[in-house]
Amino acid sequence: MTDRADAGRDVVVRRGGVPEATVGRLPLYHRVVVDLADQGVETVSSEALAATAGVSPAKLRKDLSFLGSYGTRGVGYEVSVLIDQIGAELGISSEWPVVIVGVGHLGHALANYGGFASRGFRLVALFDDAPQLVGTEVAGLTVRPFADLPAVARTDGVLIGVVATPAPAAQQVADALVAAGVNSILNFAPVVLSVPSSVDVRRVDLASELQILAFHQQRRGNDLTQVAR
Amino acid sequence: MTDRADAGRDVVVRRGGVPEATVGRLPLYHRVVVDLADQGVETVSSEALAATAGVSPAKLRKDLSFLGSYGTRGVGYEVSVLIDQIGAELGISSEWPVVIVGVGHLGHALANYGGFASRGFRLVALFDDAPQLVGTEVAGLTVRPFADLPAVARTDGVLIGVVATPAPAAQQVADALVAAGVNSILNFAPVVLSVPSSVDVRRVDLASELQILAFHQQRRGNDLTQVAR
DNA sequence: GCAACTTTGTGCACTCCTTCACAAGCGCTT
DNA sequence: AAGCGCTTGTGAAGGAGTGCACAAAGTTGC
Ligand SMILES: NC(=O)c1ccc[n+]([C@@H]2O[C@H](COP(=O)([O-])OP(=O)(O)OC[C@H]3O[C@@H](n4cnc5c(N)ncnc54)[C@H](O)[C@@H]3O)[C@@H](O)[C@H]2O)c1
Ligand SMILES: NC(=O)c1ccc[n+]([C@@H]2O[C@H](COP(=O)([O-])OP(=O)(O)OC[C@H]3O[C@@H](n4cnc5c(N)ncnc54)[C@H](O)[C@@H]3O)[C@@H](O)[C@H]2O)c1
Repeated sequence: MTDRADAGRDVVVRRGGVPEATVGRLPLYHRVVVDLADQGVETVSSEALAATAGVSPAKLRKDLSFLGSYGTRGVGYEVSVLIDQIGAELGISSEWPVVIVGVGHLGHALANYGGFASRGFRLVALFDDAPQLVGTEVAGLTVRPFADLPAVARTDGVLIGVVATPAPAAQQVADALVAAGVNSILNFAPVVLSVPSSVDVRRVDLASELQILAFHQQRRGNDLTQVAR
Repeated sequence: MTDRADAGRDVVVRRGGVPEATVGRLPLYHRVVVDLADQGVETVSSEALAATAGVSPAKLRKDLSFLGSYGTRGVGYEVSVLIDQIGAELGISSEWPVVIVGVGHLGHALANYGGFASRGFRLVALFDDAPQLVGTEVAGLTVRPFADLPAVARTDGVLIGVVATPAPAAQQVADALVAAGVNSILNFAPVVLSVPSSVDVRRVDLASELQILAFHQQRRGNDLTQVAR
């Protein structure tokens, strides 16, 4: 009767609008299906896939449904299709040029990590300020002075940068990255970077991760009564 | 095949219970207030503290209220009190013994990272299987064969372990850690570890972080074309 | 000692995420 | 060709987390 009153203002159809929580799991799903493909698996059910990825089947199905996923009822998902769909959503089809600033212990490890190349990223330059490092070769790349950043960023169209410098230098490095056109930053320094709202920063704080583990560990220890099921 | 990873049904007991989202921010708050103390700041308002930590003032106040933290209305929070309260909640008062398994690129970086010691963690041993690594000294510790794990874990009461081995070895390393009494694991290998429900695993996946950045980057790029609403 | 001012602590509403449950759809078998 | 068993896709319910607004509570100034 009153169907006119609240009629469709409810647009906001999320065309390409994948929930943030889902986005956070897509890389995991992608890796799992790639592994399955390597093992020769061609089809997989949401239940099996969810178990491998460590999530619930319902969550997995809902996540995939946001991609407009094409599973087959009664059968499951075709692994190759999932790889393509998730890969396209994550932009793995293209190759993102990436730079690392700070080639210390962590920067070395990152530069030598092979896992990036296989997931759609190409390391185009390493930057450091230490004179004894500049000019040396790390992971097949010559370490360049940080002042070269703008030129490299422009030439290669770098949009993603990794900050692996000590905390005191991180902010000014971030400023320079932003000035050079980088608007996605992965920050390993334990500081909160202040950047324009158009720039996306993700922080990886290893000490925090350990502290969260310690918190749960402590609570478990204090809780003398074990949580019996 | 037959073992089903039974998802944790344990209901989060709210007795002294801090919400998980809050727990995830406590390490950040702790670092910020320690920095403030180093700068000689003695009191701080929720607004200033929130700005420094990059969260909203309301969220910060609610988070702190879960610790039963006592701020002073009209004034703010006493920095030294916050350090103690958050530190106690996170278990920083005690010193958690930690071991690292896998002393490759990443393991080296972690072992040399000074940030752990200052946050309540003590690195007690490094393990690796490579004969050329065992016996060498890294970050002031001698790398030991992985077989020594049970003895060390028992002697030092190790409850937290870090997995920094290649993916194929991670599961068996995790199994050994669990067998040795470790029930908190920080996993850097890009695999989902299967462990008993009593064991807490946190995964740090650097490639995933980059992919999430790439996703947003890509969507931003695509949005330039349309969405003129 | 009182009033004005400042900032906390929190109830409430809202949004986002997860879980549940089941109808719809597909292939296989008979 | 039709039924049967299996699995997806998704509304709806439930729960967790966030933002808002304001009363309560303390401090400062006069
Ligand atoms: N090593 C780890 O496992 C680890 C763990 C967690 C966090 N972190 C953080 O990651 C960051 C790097 O850690 P690390 O162990 O590699 O430190 P590091 O000291 O070994 O390396 C830092 C590098 O950054 C370079 N650098 C300094 N200022 C610079 C500037 N303005 N421009 C360019 N380069 C500059 C230095 O020359 C050095 O090579 C630190 O902020 C640290 O807190 C490291
Ligand atoms: N390097 C990075 O920046 C980076 C980034 C993201 C993820 N990762 C992941 O972290 C892990 C380690 O990376 P890495 O670059 O240090 O690799 P790496 O090959 O340099 O080091 C791995 C080390 O583990 C040791 N090891 C192998 N099997 C073992 C076993 N069964 N017991 C004990 N030790 C064993 C090896 O001897 C080697 O020293 C990998 O899973 C990698 O995918 C690394």
